[in-house]
Parts: sequence; structure tokens; C-alpha cells
Amino acid sequence: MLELTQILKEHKLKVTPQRLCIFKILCETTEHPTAEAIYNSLKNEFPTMSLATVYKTLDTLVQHGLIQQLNVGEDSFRYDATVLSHPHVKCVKCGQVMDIHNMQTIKGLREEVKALTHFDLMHEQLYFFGTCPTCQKN
Amino acid sequence: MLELTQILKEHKLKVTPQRLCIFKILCETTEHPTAEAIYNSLKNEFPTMSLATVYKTLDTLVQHGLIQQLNVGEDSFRYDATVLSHPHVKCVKCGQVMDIHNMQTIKGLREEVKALTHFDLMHEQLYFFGTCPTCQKN
DNA sequence: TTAGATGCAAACTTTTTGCAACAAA
DNA sequence: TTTGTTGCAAAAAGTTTGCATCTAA
Repeated sequence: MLELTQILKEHKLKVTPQRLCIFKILCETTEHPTAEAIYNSLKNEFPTMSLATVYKTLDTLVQHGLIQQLNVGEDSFRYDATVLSHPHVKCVKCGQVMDIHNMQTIKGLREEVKALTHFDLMHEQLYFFGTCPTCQKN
Repeated sequence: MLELTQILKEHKLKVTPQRLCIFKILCETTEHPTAEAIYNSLKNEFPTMSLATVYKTLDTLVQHGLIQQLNVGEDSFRYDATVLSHPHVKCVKCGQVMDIHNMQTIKGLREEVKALTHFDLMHEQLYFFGTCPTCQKN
């Protein structure tokens, strides 16, 4: 928590309990929650917290590069505290979204895209869809 | 147009002027339009066309695997008549979304994801972001 | 003290739904 | 004739905005 306070200060953001708590939730979960999900897991601790504040805070954190916004083909956005670009895989049965880290083949992929399109690439969003090991058994 | 009629019939879909026209627009463009954009380009020719019909038609076509829905991190969905899975690249300056075909490195990517996650993979959505050659010059 | 954040309600955007009239097969 | 489609309006869902109050610095 002290560390998160520090990070917010470094970005010249006022350190409020609401911000800290939203940021903390994102850092501690691997579930890539939506704004609504974050709001629901917070409103016990912060009964006066409003969904608008969640959205404003998430927007602020995205603007400062502290979290990233995901778009997994759903009707709402998800958020991820891991800013380093990494692919995600979503289970079409249970709906969970998982990170995939340490991919070796991405570098080659980027190079091929660059060669084919002549774009000056900045970042990418890679989403895979299928059935997770648990759902495969059922 | 005859060909599109044929395709709709093969899927046991009633062939209406609205459906044909929406399907045709998607087949002829490379711009990955949104529902709204399709509606706008149609309402001169079909003054009674409603946006709800566009959405219903797009949904029907997606369900039958005749088009695919894209989610390029925007607030609305785009649609693509090329069903074969292929990556897309979006210019962060001018906003255009382009197809990338004939990627050689995707197969290796899929295999690595499969090995790392043990998911039974079905499809993927790969989006790259950067500056297009035209915008680089400006 | 002051710049900026919160929280409520209202607005806005995109997409979906209900249903009566209509058109393709 | 029957089954499914269209088109309107209303609703739903997600997100943003305006503004008065409040709070961190």
C-alpha cells in the first residue's frame, strides 16, 4: 500500500482512499475485472463510493500508464494492472480471462507485421479463445 | 449479388433486400465499418431502413459465420466479411483498421499459447497499434 | 487556501427487445 | 399460408458529464 501511494505521488496524483483501493484491487487480482466488478467489490468497504468515481479513477490510471484497458470482445471493458504488453486467453465456457506471460514467439510476430504493413508499431492486443483445462474435463 | 443470394439460401436465411445490401457492403469494403456506418451508407438507398435491422442482420450473419465481429478497443464493434482469422492493425493517428493477410508466424504463436495454457484453442483476435506509412510522413 | 477529487443524478452512446405490420418462400 | 423479417419506439447496459461539496496538499 505504501508502494502504491508512492507510485501515485510520482505521477503527481492526489492520494485518496478511493484511488488507493481501486489501484490495490487491480494489483492483487488476476481476474481482469470490469468497472462494475470493481465497484461491487468495493461498496461494502466504501458505502458512498460511486460507479462514476470508479470510471474516473480507472481513466486516470490508464492515462498515466499505471493500468491497461482490455477489450476481449465483450460489451464492457476489463482492466489489468500489468502494463507490460502480454497476450490474454479467454475461456468460452466459463468466461475467465487469463494472462499469458513469457511468450517467445511474439517478437517474430511483431517483426513480420512490421515488414508486411510498414507501420511504426507501438503496442498490440492479442486475445485467444478456447476451452480452459478445467472446462475441458466437464 | 447472385452469389450472395446463394450463400444466404445455403444457410436457410430468407433473402431480403436489406440483408443482401448489408452483406454486400461488408463484402465490398475494406474499412471494417461499424453498424452505424453501415446504416448511414444505406439510408439513402433504403429510407425506411432502421438501425435495429442493421444490428439484427449483422447478428444473424455473425451467428452463421458469414462475417466476423471485431473489437479494436473502441466503444463500438466493427464488422469484417473476411471470416478467415487474420490479424488487424489500427493506425492511432487516422484511425483506419487494416487487414494483415498471409502471416507465417501465427502458427508458431498458437502452438506456444497451447503449450503454455493447455487451452483447447478455437480462434484468436490479434490487434496491432501504431502509425501507418501515410501518417508517418505527416 | 486552493487545485483537484468525489458522488449524485442526469445525459449520452451503443446495442437489444417487444410487437404489430409486412414480405419471402 | 406460414414462417421469419422489418421497423418503430422503448428499454437496457455501459460509460461520461455537470456541478456542488469535500479533501489532500
